[in-house]
Amino acid sequence: MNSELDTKERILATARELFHGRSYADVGIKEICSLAKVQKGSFYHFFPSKQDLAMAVIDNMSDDWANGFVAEAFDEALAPIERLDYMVDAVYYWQKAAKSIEGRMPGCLFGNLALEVSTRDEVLRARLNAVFEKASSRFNEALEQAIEIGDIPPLDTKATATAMLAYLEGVILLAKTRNDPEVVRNLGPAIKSIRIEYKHKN
Amino acid sequence: MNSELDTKERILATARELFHGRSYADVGIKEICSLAKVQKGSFYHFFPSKQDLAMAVIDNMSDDWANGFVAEAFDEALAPIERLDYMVDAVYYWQKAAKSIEGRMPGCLFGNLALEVSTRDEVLRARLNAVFEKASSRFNEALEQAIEIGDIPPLDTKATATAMLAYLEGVILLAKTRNDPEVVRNLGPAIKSIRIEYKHKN
DNA sequence: CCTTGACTTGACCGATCGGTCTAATATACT
DNA sequence: AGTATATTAGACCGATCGGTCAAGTCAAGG
Repeated sequence: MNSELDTKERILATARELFHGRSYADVGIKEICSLAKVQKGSFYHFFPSKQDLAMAVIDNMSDDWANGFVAEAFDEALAPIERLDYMVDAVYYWQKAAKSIEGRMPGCLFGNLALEVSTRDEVLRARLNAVFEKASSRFNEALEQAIEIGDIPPLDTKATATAMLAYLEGVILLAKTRNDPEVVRNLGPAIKSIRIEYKHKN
Repeated sequence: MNSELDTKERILATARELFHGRSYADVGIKEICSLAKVQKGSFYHFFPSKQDLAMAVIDNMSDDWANGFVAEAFDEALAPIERLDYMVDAVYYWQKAAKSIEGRMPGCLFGNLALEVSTRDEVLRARLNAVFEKASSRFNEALEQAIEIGDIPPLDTKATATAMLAYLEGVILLAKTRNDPEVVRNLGPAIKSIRIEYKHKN
């Protein structure tokens, strides 16, 4: 009864962990199954293909993310600008914790997957793009509010929000490549310095 | 005689193209060989392993890059700040051209590889990290000069340089995920707004 | 002319890939 | 109880993976 959920969710959790810690291509169905203690047949009962699994993993992580520390970071109780710092902090502590467990900085699951699969798999690419757009909109809200209360001068909130997300992803990329979460802490706060003005003409 | 160079270089060029356009894991030796019109045995005569090939591809691309438009962008003849815009422009036109040929935005080979392999392959990770550090130092020089001539107020050039590189990589990541080079053009110029001040205390 | 060593050829290797299939089993409804 | 359905088990599939290897081709040097 709930064994269905158990099995499916065990597959999902295992796949998420492995995809995040290594990569999509590098993790096989077999490995996922054996770690999740599930047989191949059961796997393909719940997920028609590896691509479907990836999709589910993206959605699952995206939900957890949105309801987890992103919800905390972008809590309306916090001053808009503080939310940016909170977000950076959250990324830092998360990556640091992950590294201390696994030995390596896993980076951002979405960023990792995006660069790995988006030239090959339109469906996954579109999904990942949607995740980024959703994330960007959180930054956008914060920026709009910051302007409203006069914390920062007006600017192109949409573009700046996307730029901030890009910066965060870039910082994580570099940190992962250096395998050093401190990069996030050192560079992260500069996210607040990014500004894109409204275009006058055009 | 020069057939050796021919063969090796043909392998290198083909591998570079395929790795860039797709991914490391997704491209097999067999495919590289058949596109490069080389036999498996010849391949392994020149490259002991796929990892060695990846290494060579990274070095090769890094050289071309450093001597190509990066050299142009960071030309001392240009005003330091203009170099940043030049760099962004170069990335934009490159990605746009690549997309119009292949249909998809390949992104940055180094960024792609970094996220794909750096949790799995220490050697490649270190090499990619070195490439990033070299790139970062070009930004650093430009910033130092910009400060020297009074174009911008003093700041932590090392940190800011790394942050700018991170931003550029992040912008490319997002653009690739959206499969739209225009993202580079829209967000890219904001690289100039990034600032990291010197730490007063520790 | 003969040897040497770089280079090429392509068959071959075991392992693993994503995915299929049939049969068994557990569960739920009538 | 009987039947339908959901789930599991695990053998099996062809294809492909990175890599090996023995046999040869070929040009340069003695």
